[in-house]
Amino acid sequence: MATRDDIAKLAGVSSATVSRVINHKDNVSDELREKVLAAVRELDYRPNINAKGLKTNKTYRIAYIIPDVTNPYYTEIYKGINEYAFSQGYSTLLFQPTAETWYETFFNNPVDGLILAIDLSTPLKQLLRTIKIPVVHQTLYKPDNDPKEFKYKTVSHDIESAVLKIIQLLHGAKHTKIALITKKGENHDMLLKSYIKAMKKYNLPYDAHQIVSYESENYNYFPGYESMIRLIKNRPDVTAVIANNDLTAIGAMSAAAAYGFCIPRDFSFIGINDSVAARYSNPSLSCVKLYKYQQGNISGRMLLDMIADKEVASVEFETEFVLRKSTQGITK
Amino acid sequence: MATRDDIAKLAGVSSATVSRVINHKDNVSDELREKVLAAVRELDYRPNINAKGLKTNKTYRIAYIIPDVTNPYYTEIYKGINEYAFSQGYSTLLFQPTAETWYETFFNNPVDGLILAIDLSTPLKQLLRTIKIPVVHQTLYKPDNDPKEFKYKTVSHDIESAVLKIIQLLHGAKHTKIALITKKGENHDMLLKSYIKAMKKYNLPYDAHQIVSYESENYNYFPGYESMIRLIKNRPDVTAVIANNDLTAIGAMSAAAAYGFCIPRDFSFIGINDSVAARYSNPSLSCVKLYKYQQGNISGRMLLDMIADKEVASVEFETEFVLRKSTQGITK
DNA sequence: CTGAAAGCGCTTACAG
DNA sequence: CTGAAAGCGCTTACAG
Repeated sequence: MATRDDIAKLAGVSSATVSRVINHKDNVSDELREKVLAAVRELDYRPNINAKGLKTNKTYRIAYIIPDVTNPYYTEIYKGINEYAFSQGYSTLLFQPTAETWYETFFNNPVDGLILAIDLSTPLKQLLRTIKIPVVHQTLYKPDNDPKEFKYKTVSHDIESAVLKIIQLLHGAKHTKIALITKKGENHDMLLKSYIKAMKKYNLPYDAHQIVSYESENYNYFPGYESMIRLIKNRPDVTAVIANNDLTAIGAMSAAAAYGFCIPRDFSFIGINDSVAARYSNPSLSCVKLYKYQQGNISGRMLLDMIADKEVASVEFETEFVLRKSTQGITK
Repeated sequence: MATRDDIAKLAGVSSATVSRVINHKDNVSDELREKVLAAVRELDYRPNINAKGLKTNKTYRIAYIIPDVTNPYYTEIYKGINEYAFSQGYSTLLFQPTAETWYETFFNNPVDGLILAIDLSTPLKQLLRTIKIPVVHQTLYKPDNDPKEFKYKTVSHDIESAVLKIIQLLHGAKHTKIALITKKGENHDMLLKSYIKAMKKYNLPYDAHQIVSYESENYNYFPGYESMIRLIKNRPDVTAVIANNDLTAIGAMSAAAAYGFCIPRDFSFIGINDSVAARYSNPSLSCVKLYKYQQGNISGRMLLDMIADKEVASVEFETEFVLRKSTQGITK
């Protein structure tokens, strides 16, 4: 591979000038710039990113930290992040760290900033306090208080309004026994709160069996399947099920079908996310649409602005209800 | 962040000795080794990967090039790659390049080797001829001839035997009109060939309408949905459908259901891959199981061995048929 | 607008 | 077994 010195020699300039041209500094005469660019083309020169990073103390990489690479929810967001980051000369690494590999991964792959789709755990906070790189946090909900020790902004969806809308629609369609399937954890306790708030608002009764909380590493079909079985055992009289995730809802539908129930006659299902899978499930799944690509794109933009020390504000997306075939009585 | 010099000073040794300890060279006395390790612990020292890469001309990164990050097929393989690579101090980048971004992505993110899940196109070959980094190619099929200009090995699945098995099973279950949905392209022409070979072997008739080839950037639900509609229009008498991919099969089932058909009474479906989605579709999907995690893990091992100049041989995996509810008459 | 020079944090022959 | 020193390919104040 050609180095910067080869270019300098071929173009008959100093290597400093080559650097200036490569990095689009404006203080270079047109004549020299042309010579340099010609040499770059001729030798198909590409800067050595290790050398550049060593000097500038930047990595030109950001990381997207997710709980499950095989869940398309995150990889759709990743597309949005990567597209923006790429346009700015940044690469986006995708990590699914476990508790044990987290530190190792992080230090083997230094990055200039982090986009998190996982909870901000205590050890993680500790780490970030030391490292001090900016963080964009993708949550379902706007958290109450932001950490102050490092740059931190959030990108969330307005799930509270979404849940209110769902329960309003179900209520309007004469559903009164509405269940919730959700994952345990900080982020999802908020979903539970929104559910309770909305149920109360419409004077709908709910008890502990109506709320199925699962513990799982990821948000996939299986916990939905298992949760639905629990629900069928405990509360077969329920008529509508809200799931914290599309795949979880599809898993739940799969359990209902396996137990001989007919959807949506016996149970209506509503998912949160609107992934491609929702369109092709049988029956197709009604859901709250989250703007994944957009969320990713804006997260990338925010993080790169934070890295560049620009002022950045947290963002909350509105959601939309998408009516398909898994719900009985809702006509929208 | 602490540098190597800080460690050397604290441990009272030269920086060369620190390097030797960090890189597990054996020619260091236990006494100095202990001192260095203590200093490393005390300062929470992490080597600067840019400096290391600059010196060794390595990046300690490999890339996995896939056509669609949102397809869990590839991300399951990715897990297998990443786990092995990580254990060896390597990171795995995930790229979904388009024709326009391919070069840019590649040069902004130099890597020590490539695992390809895309066709080996002419411009890509050109690039690899210049760069000369080793390549592990994940194909459905063992290709006839390997490129010679760079290190190249393949990891494939024995799809020919798999298709033969499927058609034998369908034939045994009295299916005679068997259709194939597949993507256009080098890799998939081989699937077509296997289909034809097997159909001939069992003396089963087939015509052009029975073979639906779609053109698409990815392997997802949608092309399956559309292909099935074409099939229903042209050959409603078909009783079994083989799809080149699970999600494509689920998309096809979704179309059949939308047109009022009952599965598997009217159509039997068989997918290739056995992703998680296959277990939770309605009905659950019978399919050929591909060993994704294992394929990834071995690909990673092969690539790292090739990078280390060890001898490496191409690998072909056997497949397995998984019986679920989408097929009529097969009892296995 | 341009160049000579120092230095980023490592590794590795070389000498002892 | 250990250290001094050169050098990987860049960037960037500094001087002119």
